[in-house]
Amino acid sequence: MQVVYDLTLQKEMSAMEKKVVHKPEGCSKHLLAIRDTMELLSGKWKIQIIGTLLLTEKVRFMDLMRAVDGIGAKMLSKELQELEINQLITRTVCDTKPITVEYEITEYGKTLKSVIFEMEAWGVKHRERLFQSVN
Amino acid sequence: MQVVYDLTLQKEMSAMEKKVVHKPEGCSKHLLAIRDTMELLSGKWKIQIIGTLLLTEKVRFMDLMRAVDGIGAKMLSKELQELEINQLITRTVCDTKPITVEYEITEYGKTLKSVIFEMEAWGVKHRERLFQSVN
DNA sequence: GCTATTGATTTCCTTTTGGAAACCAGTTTC
DNA sequence: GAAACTGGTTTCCAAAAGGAAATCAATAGC
Repeated sequence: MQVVYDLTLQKEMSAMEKKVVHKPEGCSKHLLAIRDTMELLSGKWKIQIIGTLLLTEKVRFMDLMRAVDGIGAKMLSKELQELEINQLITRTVCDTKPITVEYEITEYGKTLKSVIFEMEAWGVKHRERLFQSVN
Repeated sequence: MQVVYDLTLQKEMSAMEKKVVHKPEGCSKHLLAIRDTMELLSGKWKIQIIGTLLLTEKVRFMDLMRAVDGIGAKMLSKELQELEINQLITRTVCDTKPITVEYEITEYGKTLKSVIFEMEAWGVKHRERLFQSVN
């Protein structure tokens, strides 16, 4: 039971601890990298799209719509553009009538596997844990 | 150069490929686990809070406010509640005057390190890659 | 008595995200 | 010519996320 009566002292202690709580400069660089990855994968659809593309070689727009349950054309189109900008997928217009467009994951895109796998492994354990603590 | 003129045929081909594009039942379980992890870490602040807590043993509310740059009381309070519910942190009210509250990461919370590390490693490489492709 | 500290909660507002439906262009089938 | 398929874009709207400021309760300092 530790009691602090002196506000001035407490203020100083807090100030001292701030050096420990810290926010070193290198930290923001790490945070930036993490933020990059999070932003790339965040949103309702990106991981599902990447997942589908990881499991299938080439997928057309309409087939992606059918595979990714519930997504609309607007979202799919927007998300695919973002993934392409980030060089995770390629977009190829095929000379068919009517035209078809094939989306394919890049070798680089496949490097996301490790991140997604880590998230999946943790998620599985987390689910188990929460179920246990309820029962 | 592959040209498809027959819409009926194309429809059937697309239907056949759907089996390949697939969405097997086991898939949704994986997606669920990934989604759990994503939701836990998503939002503007959670990773920063966890990061701070990973680097410092016990941190008080106000010190967290100062450490996590730009966060407001409402957000901090809300995020901490969520992290506590998920057993990633503990909350201890100290018998000081005025009262102070200490937040601490749990052993379980530390298991998130591997996920966050994977995301950071990928983010760093991604940043390098995008810079290269610009220059 | 006024102000400051602690750790919040509440209210009100803006921004971001996401979705449904309409539309478009080119082409083919009927 | 009407309808359907391709891959989109645009518009309009609802829901979610996030932020600034006010408030609160308890206590201490001046």
